[in-house]
Amino acid sequence: MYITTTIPYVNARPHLGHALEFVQGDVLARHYRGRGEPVRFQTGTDDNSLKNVLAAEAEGVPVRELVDRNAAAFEGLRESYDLSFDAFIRTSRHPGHRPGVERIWRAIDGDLYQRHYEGLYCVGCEQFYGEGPCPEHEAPLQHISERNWFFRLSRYQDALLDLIRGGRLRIEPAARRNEVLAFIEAGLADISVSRAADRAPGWGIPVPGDPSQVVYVWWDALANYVTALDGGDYDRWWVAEPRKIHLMGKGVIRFHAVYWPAMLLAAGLPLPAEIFVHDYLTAGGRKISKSAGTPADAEAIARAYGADAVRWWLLREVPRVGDADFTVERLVARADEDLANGVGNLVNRVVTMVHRFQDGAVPIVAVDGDAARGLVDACESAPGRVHEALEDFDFRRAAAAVWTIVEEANKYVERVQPWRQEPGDREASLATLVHACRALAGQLAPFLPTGAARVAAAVSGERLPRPEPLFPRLAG
RNA sequence: GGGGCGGUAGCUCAGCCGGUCAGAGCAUCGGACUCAUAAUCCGUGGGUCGUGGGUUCAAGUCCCACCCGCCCUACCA
Repeated sequence: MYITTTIPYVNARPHLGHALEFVQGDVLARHYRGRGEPVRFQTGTDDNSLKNVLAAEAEGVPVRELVDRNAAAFEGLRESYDLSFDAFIRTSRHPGHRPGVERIWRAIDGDLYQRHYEGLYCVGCEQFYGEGPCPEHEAPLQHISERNWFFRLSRYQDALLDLIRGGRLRIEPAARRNEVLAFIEAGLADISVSRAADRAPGWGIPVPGDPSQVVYVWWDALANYVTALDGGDYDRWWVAEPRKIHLMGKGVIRFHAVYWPAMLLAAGLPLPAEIFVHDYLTAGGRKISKSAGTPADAEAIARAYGADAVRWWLLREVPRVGDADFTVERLVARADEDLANGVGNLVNRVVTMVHRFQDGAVPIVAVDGDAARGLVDACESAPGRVHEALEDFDFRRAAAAVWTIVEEANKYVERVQPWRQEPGDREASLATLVHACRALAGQLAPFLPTGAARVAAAVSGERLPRPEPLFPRLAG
């Protein structure tokens, strides 16, 4: 399974919205690895965007410097969010990227032609609009008149429709799929795939054979999914691998579900198999905007509340469809409720009882009496339910499935009340509970890598370590 | 302008092809328990399921119109 996130442009530091996509990809990667499936999880940065040039100018620093600094911040999320990506590609640094882009450009040569173009352009979006101001950046548009290279996107309309309708290219959620189909059915016009080089001196990838132009940044950035694969990796992950999954935000579906497949079709390359589109995060009811500063700095939030808490919020609280509003209050409430009072407290009470009644020795007898039915069922069915939910890219449902183990375990404790049981029965109850905690640790692993490891450590071995709080409360 | 998605208890939301679908969690209130991170467990609260029509024996659940929020897309006067 080849899982990719989009590669954000690096005109600013990463915000929580980026973290959402990375964490979703990470959960998928860890989940499938856990099932023994070969996985390549890849992310990176789009260094070649004109927006990076503008940001550098605004800040008065060299583009290289700004790009390197911000790209490092993105890569740093690996630590602060416990991400397990196998590759981090930077379009301006990866040796294979530029040659790869040039190769693809030449491969689609037959579908390229030059044309004079005039229109209103938003540098922020790197896109033309009918009139201003730009809806995304609320900035005035520039009148651009230049000669560009165009791609015969119009030729691929039917092929794209077949691809998506036939399910060879799966787009989730279905609403997004319909959106894409509607867009294509409305008719595809050829698109400009190059920009005048002098607008970004020295930045971007020159068009092969035409140094006056640089490759349109989207053409450049999309190629990363393929150019990041060096040597045998290309055959392994792009040719032989059936499950190639692109994760992205709703704002860039068109590029991934229309331009990118068409580009590959033209170049005669294999196509991606699945596209999952997430919606946006808002912060305190307001749009998170890089250009307006970083009101939701990803790293700062993780540092303040911990990767486990933030990951859990992103996975447990963000719906599959619809924007979600992030507030510190919600983060803290969810973490305390589920992690501290739920998982942490459960493990703590179980381990404490093992110490109090068994002197720390893990009982080996586990009897599945009727009282344990609900708990045993939860443990046994969790893997299947998690898998099913993740196949649907429904992270919230997957997290909820894991949660049922905690819920059932607590109910079980109340039902049997180990502290009142005869030693023999109690031993069986505690064995069942320790077993449940181990199952919980296993199921939690893709969601909370370090937290799950702490749970596992707390309930592993024949003699359990002294109990200590695994997930301290965040609120007072 | 075209297309799409939402509008369900105070809050966040589940409700697939119509008939125990009027629900869950949190919050509130009451109770239980003491193994545990002032935790946990049990019970409780009555919301015209955006508005108005329609189809049907039966509609949050289908159809039409409208209102509100949002998204994608396009701008012909």
